[in-house]
Amino acid sequence: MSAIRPLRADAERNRARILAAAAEIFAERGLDVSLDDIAAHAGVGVGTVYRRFPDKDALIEALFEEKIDAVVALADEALEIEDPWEGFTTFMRGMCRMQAADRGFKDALLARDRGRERMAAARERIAPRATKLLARAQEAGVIRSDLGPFDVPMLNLCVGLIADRTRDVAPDYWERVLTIIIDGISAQGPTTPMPVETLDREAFTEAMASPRRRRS
Amino acid sequence: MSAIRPLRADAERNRARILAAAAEIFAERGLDVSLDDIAAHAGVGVGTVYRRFPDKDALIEALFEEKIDAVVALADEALEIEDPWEGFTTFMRGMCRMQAADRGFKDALLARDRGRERMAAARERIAPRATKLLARAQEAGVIRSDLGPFDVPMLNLCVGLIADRTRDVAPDYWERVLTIIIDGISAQGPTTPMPVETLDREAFTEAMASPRRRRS
DNA sequence: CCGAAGTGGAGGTATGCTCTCCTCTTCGAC
DNA sequence: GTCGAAGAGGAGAGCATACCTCCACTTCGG
Repeated sequence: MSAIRPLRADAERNRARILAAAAEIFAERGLDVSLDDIAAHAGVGVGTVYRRFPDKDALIEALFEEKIDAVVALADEALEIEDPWEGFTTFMRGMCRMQAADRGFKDALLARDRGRERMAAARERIAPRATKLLARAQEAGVIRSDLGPFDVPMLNLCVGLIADRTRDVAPDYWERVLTIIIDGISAQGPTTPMPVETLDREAFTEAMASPRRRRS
Repeated sequence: MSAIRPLRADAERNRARILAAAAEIFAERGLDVSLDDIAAHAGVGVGTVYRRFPDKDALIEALFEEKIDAVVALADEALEIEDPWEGFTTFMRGMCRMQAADRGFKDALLARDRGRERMAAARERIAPRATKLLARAQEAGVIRSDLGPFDVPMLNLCVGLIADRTRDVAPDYWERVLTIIIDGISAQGPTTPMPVETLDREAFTEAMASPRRRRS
């Protein structure tokens, strides 16, 4: 069944409106908004949304695949910058900017459940590039050598949180926090020795997934 | 009415068990746990909890007043340390440690609604001391001068988030992030100029309160 | 020994979500 | 134009998850 028979013109138009509304609302308010909200914003009924996308996750998937591509592209661009410090900070800054601009994107990277697969796929593409950016900068001696690859996304998380909290009142404020963090990972000044070990892969994965509600 | 007639022995015992259970569960899982959970953990029925505390907020209040006292005490101790750098970092580290050890405490500082009053009262006691700690360190030239008083709790927030996410898999991991942040606010090495202004009081207050769910 | 204090936990009430169902509307091929 | 199929809408079913109440029963202690 179902060769990809083209949609009727009105259906195609509505599909586009749904995607546009979803992109806007997800970006502004994260993935926790209801589909009713999105449908209302798109000017269609919920039924129409569910006719086009089997469930909420499919809608998210349709929107965020290309976001991941953008991250990969960002990493590749950063790798082409010759100066290792510039390369790394460009990547870091770009990641933070994306998360600050799109709260839904940030949520998608952290979600549990089906988001976990999405996340795993994304990480598989991003991690090698990020690791290379970090290693290059560390070999050049511009980033503290005790920083682990899994520390980087944790620092990203920090900036993302601040961006969420200040988005409405000071949309660029996150850049201050990022500035402090970047100065903190630089090897230019003196660095305080790390008091504890970094995360291993398993601990990191667990930490990135949203905390599961514990029963009892 | 109601001179504080002493409770019956069993009632007093249950009250203590409720407080103990609440302290433990709030610390571990934050304020979002249900009173049913706490009652079960205390080995009593929910009805018993509500007989002793008019509502959930009263229970929280009973537990966290003394926590605020502890923060104030921490700040006062830090102010007695002669070295301004030691003083400030002791305070900062202590705050982070408290938040890492007690998720409920962290939530209580951020909650909206009635928590807002609690927060306001807490901040009124803490802010002057924290500001003094920061100013002293900045005058001594050991902390970057472009750091504002409202930046400090934002950085605390970062560490609190990381502590939440890694509590189960690496309970001390937050110390790495704090180390980076402390190095980032130090004036020992070169500092990148801040790209944007800090928050004003109003923006800060709004940012600290949990984001309100927007309607429509 | 018995009245008052205390207890437990099922369930009332509220909220807010995802997704279904079915009637009515609109498109567009012929 | 016609008409069958595709699409649209949105009330509401179903589910989950809280807070808090109510009242028949139990326990304390004077």
